[in-house]
Amino acid sequence: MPRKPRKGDVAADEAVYGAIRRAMHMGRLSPGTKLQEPALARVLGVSRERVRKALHRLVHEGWLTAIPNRGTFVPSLTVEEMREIYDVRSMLEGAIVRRLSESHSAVAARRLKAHVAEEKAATRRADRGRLFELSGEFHVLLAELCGNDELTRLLRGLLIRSTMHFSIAAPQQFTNCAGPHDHGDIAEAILSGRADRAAKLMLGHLTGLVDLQAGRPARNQPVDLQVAFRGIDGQPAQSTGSRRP
Amino acid sequence: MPRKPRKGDVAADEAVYGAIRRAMHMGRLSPGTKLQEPALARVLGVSRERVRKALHRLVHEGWLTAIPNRGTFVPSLTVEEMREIYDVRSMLEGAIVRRLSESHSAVAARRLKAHVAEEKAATRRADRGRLFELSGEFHVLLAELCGNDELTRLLRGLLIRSTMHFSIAAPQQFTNCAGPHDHGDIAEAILSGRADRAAKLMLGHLTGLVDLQAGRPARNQPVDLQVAFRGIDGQPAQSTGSRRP
DNA sequence: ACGTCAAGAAATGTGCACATTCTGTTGGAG
DNA sequence: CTCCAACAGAATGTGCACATTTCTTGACGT
Repeated sequence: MPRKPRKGDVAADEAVYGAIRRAMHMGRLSPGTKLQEPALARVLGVSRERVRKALHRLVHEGWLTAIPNRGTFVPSLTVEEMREIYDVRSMLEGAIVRRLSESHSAVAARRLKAHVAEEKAATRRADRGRLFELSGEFHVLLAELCGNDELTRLLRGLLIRSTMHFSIAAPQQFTNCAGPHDHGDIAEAILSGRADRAAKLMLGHLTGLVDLQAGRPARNQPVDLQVAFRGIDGQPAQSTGSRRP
Repeated sequence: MPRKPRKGDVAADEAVYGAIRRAMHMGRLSPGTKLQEPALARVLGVSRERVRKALHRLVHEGWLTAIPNRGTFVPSLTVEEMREIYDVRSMLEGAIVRRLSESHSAVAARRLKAHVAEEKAATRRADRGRLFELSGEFHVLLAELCGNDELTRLLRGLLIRSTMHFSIAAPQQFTNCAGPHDHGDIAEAILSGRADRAAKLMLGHLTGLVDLQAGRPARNQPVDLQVAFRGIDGQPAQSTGSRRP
């Protein structure tokens, strides 16, 4: 028996939420898959109400779509929706790199350099998993360096949805961003204070990502939940910000 | 034959959700107010589980803050958080007006002109309630004219949080935006294709709104839920006489 | 043979009762 | 008189059982 849900365990909610999120992130769930509550509860070893709550949360966050009295399904993202997400990202991240180019602290410069160095190291090691994470965190890092929590939270949500399309459409390909060269060039432009160049590079970077995925249609194939969640267990995911009044 | 209204109506969820949201929008709920589930259920005339679901949704959307085993509370927005929200809006809306200035359809131009005209009409009629709505919708309209649903949805969320601060801090003052002149000027700049001027006007407009609210601290005063939700109901309230022990 | 309808089964939605936790109060000791 | 601690009351969190709806399977009629 792996583990029994104990009293007042708030981590259990996060575990279920994270398990589903991770399964989607790993491309185990094809678009159109119906996530049945009893089956999930049996596979994950928790009560149905807990699965229910996690499903509702995921639906509200946009990861899943719910049809009343029918169930919750893995959405099939269209290319158009993906283009819109990247379009919004272009607006935000264009403004972000401009602002950072115009003014940034010494700490910000150091963190940016460190991140690029880490990406290069991961590239040399051919550690695609780590590179996948770092590539996404690069964009979040830029938002963080602006010192705006709201901005960071918003961009993280957009990034998640971007990677969701990656995961659903092309789970095998682990290249989150086109290449670390882009990130290095963008960072260099920021650090040297060339705002226009940084913004232009960022826009090109994002449009490149769109083109990379554009011709990659998602295929709908039935999925067995038993195997989809094999090896995915209760590792608690990152907790979303719950602020005190 | 039209299906008769069953009790398992999904509209009930929306009613509870909308009632709380409306109460906040009308400034009935002071920051720090605890929203007790049994009290809300009794006032709104629904079951506690329904209130619970609505509260969870509102917490996740950022309207309320929840503390485990303690309850859900109306957040007290700091000036800093408000600045951050308006900062993100500046990034997005600056890009929006630039894009619209560079290219927009004839239909877009017509809708924009019609909206400005309607705002002016509301100003002449001194219809502050209608003007409050129109002022917010102006910013959403600009996002819609870009033809990006994701952008519209995101900006609408930011706008809601902006007006939430307005409602909480200064419920009496019904001036959502500084004045219709700003909107008219921005629209004119967009329609004449002057991107830099439009962006500059929008940035000034938003910073003006921040300064308007900056010196307006929110006051924490206890609130009776019974009177806070008076007249706010999803379904028409039944006679106040019948009540169970 | 095909379309239609009906009955059974399974899944979703909802209310209820109970366990756990927190808060406000009261009593007693220092 | 003040502070600490135990207790009572209420509120939150959770599992369970039932009602409602939908999907599936099978049979019947045209």
